[in-house]
Amino acid sequence: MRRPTPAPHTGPVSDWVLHVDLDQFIAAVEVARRPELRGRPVIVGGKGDPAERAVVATASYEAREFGVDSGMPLRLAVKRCPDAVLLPVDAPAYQEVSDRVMARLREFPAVVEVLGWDEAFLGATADDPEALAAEIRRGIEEETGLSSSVGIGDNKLRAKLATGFAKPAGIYRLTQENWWDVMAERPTDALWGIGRKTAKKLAEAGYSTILDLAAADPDALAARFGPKLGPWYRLLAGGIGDAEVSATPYVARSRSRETTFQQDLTDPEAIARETATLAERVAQDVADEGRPAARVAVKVRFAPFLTHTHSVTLPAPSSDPAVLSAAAQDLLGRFTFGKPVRLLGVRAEFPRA
DNA sequence: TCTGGGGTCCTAGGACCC
DNA sequence: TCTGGGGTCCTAGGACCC
Repeated sequence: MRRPTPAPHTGPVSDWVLHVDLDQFIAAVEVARRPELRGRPVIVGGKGDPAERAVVATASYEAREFGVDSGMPLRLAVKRCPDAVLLPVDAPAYQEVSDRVMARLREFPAVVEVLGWDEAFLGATADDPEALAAEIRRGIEEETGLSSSVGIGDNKLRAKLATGFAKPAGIYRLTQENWWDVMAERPTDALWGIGRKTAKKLAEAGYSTILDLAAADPDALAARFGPKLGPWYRLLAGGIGDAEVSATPYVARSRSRETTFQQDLTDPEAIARETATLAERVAQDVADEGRPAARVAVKVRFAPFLTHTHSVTLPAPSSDPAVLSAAAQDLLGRFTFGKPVRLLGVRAEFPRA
């Protein structure tokens, strides 16, 4: 998934950016194929086993009433909502529905930039963007039976944030015109790109609200948060961002595979074996990309939750599974294995363009 | 936290070079 | 050694997003 970037726009810009987001997508797909679940709390996550190490992928609005939300450990979610229907993640099913949604979006007179399974930006020229948004919602409903929300903005940042106010099943417009009325007094983590940790640091530096941050001195922010991030935070607070929507196919910068084990590993041979399996899967992904990898990284998460990585630049970019696997085993040897291993991961990075 | 899996980008220090 | 200034690459870690 691409993050919002501070890069200024350089290409053609449409009148409007629309951000289309499916409501409780994964849960909604499950309900659509099992109508008897409609109206019930539904939680989708992991293999659907409440005892496993897994998190909630999506909870239906009925489940959210109980305080269940994405990213929450399954065990905790089930404790909060014992009557919920718990389902395993079925990625191919969601991909198939997503493909149909995106194909339907491309029938509109707009540039479509896919952001993930359940969201996309549309760049469009329209006299009445609300009418276009309503047509889009209708089109998705016709195609899939699913509910969606549409944010309308004068750039991607504002369109994306507008969707939050549109949900569920609505349309909302956020532009320069109403930015301060709507956003000024909100905490900084209401912005797309500022999370809990940065919001806390910003508050400690005296910037609690979006208006505080927008009025901050860019040099002071740069000194405290870094030469790029600091000034970017101030732009975010002003609602300023990229307005160019691009249909250019996504080119991956890396491919990775990782596994959290249901029981921590301690046996060095088992650790080596699991790493080899992950490396093989990554090598297959790299082969499928048709481009050689330039770097390999291995991630180890020790109990209770301590994550370390080691990485290496290959002597030359390679797609050879033997080379990638050997690099992974080599990197594994750099770790100190004092504690049980909870997770192993292998990543391959492609050369920077 | 009982804390998944797959990604992206930024930061900072050290190495190395001119 | 009392040891400049800059650019670039490599690496580990952090934060964020879906």
